[in-house]
Amino acid sequence: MAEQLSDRGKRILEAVIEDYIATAEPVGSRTVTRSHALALSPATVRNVMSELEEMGFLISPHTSSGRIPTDKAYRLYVNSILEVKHIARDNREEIQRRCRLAGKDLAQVLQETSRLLSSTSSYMGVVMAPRPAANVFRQIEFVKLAGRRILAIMVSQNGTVQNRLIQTEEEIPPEDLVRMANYLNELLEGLTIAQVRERLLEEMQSEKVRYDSMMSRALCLSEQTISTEGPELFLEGQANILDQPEFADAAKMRDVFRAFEKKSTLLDLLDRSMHADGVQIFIGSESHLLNMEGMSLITSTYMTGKDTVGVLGVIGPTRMGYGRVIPIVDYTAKLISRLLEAD
Amino acid sequence: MAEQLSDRGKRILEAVIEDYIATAEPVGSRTVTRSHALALSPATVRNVMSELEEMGFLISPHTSSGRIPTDKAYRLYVNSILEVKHIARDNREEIQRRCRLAGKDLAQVLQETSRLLSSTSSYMGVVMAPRPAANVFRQIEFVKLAGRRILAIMVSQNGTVQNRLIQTEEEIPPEDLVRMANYLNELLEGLTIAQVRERLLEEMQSEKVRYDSMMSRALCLSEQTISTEGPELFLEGQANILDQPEFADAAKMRDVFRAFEKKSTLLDLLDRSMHADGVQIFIGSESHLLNMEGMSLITSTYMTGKDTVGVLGVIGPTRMGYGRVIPIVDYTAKLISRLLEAD
DNA sequence: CGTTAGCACTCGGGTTTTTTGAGTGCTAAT
DNA sequence: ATTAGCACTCAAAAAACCCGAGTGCTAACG
Repeated sequence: MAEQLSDRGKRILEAVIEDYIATAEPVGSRTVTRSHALALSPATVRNVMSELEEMGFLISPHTSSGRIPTDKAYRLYVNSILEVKHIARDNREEIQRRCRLAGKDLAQVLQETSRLLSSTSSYMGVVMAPRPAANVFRQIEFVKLAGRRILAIMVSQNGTVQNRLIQTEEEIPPEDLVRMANYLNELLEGLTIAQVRERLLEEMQSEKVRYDSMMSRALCLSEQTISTEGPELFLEGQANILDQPEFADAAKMRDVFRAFEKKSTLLDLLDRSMHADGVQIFIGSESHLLNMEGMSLITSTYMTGKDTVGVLGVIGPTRMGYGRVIPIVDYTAKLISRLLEAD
Repeated sequence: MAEQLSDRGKRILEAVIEDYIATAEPVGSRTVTRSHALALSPATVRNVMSELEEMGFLISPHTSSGRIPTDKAYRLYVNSILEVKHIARDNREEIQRRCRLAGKDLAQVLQETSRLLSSTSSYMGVVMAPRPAANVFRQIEFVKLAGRRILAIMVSQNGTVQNRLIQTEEEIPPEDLVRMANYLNELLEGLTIAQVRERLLEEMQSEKVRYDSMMSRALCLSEQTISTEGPELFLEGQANILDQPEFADAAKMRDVFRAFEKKSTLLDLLDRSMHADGVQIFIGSESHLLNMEGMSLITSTYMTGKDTVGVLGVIGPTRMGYGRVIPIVDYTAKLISRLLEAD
């Protein structure tokens, strides 16, 4: 019962998994013997598969049909059976080619990266942008537009730009805007956005500001500028998973799309995977954060310079070509890191 | 044969359309007599419906079943039968509520608007952002980041911000960046982006610049900043249409998603509808631009001040609650216009 | 003992057949 | 002009049926 997994068991499990990945059909003993050149008869394979089922690696959808791998099987597979291939040459080339045409702003780059992940993997690409709160303040600027509207622009060290349209009560002369910006730039230099927020609050309390209407107005404006929102998420290629046979059923399709519509749960998951460097793999409902039965997530962190700032990855069916996708995610993360690296 | 559509015919057609909109099922003569209090027997209705079929307003999927409206019928319906209701109170309230929490940047506002359209209509929301080329240049700015990277930020009159990360060959001292920005701001003041591009080219040819390396570098940088891309498109709530029974079939679903994946055709269509003010309605394959069999598009233009700058709308099945959706689109467009209005 | 051939059995999925009922067109009566 | 009546149609749902891949088990075999 609590038997150890034999070497032969492993090989057969591998065969089942790979067949299932390829066909999305429950795989039977005969198929295994045919496709993978094991010198074994179907009967023997049946016995082994039966054991594997007892151990919880396989289940059969119903009595008389082949078996399909469980999440536990996939876990074992990616951990100790699968050897990760080197990235396929044409994948590598495409990634390089598409990364080259950068020169856009950060958001565009990340979105493009997400598309890239999606199209090279043929699943869904996902990129979590650097979380604003960790950015380091670089500069703030106010641009006067028509009427009483001004545009506040805040730039971070890493090139992120946040901007806000602000409708002011009364008109503010341009000189004042400049002075306000100078004041704030000095005040906030080198702080992270999180710290900026604190500092603003402190400053608003302080005596000397209390009675300087311009300063207090400046603080007020800048506070409005700072985003309180979580990091952005770029999710591309949703249509790709429509081709997966497991979602052929319309109801399942709907569920999947609904699930990804509110991105918060996914964000949680990605956020969590930021704390461990390198490639990580979430299989099926292991991470019961998302109701991802039948879905897996492969992520890798990316960085600017030395700091891990974000996560990117691929979401696909549990039945996914891990050997092919893992290197893609890995490589893309490294390339993005290189791209963002200050040199 | 080329009979005129009688008044009674109209009423019955209306009944059929409205029933079909409500149920998505072919509607038969009996249903019509029951749901809409016409003092007519099924047999009479049958006769009329038969005429309507001859005139091309109805077709029956097969001999022995109810009839469904053709695109021609919908066209007639929206043109001369339907009286557009006033916007539903709760819709209006939701729209107002959600527009209030603005203060984001333009892109965010528009995206939120698209979501809003989607959720109030329960179809898909679409918003085409102002086309960059028509914007009026306001200000350019260079922010030096770590290393040789600089961030170029261009602001338009209407509050649009474009920014680019630029990797320079050699380090540029901050003073130079400021001078470059000043030079450009003077040079480009008040021009549209399209004009800006021309001006930049002219200027690059001009004698006095040719030998001033700083100026030419400035021109070079600013050229990189200007987006050559078309206007952005915000398409939200795709999952909504999954609930529509006509897309219950997985293959159709896929087609729809595929169709919307490349947004260019949709952009064309929206662009076209920008040239006519007010609410416009595209039914089914009338606009054979998009392969929108079974889909309709309701748009309205929105403006900043006096200039029409963009289009927003709702995409749904042809079988859509026009009476309900048209006011939503209309009202939203007006509200956005008000929001963007310089006052 | 591990492996394999043989065999009875299961059961989901595809195919065909049947049934059902909403809906039609036509005709005759009002 | 309208309507009741009626025979007819036909898609969709239900039922009946078949098929075969796959299983578990047992017994034979090296």
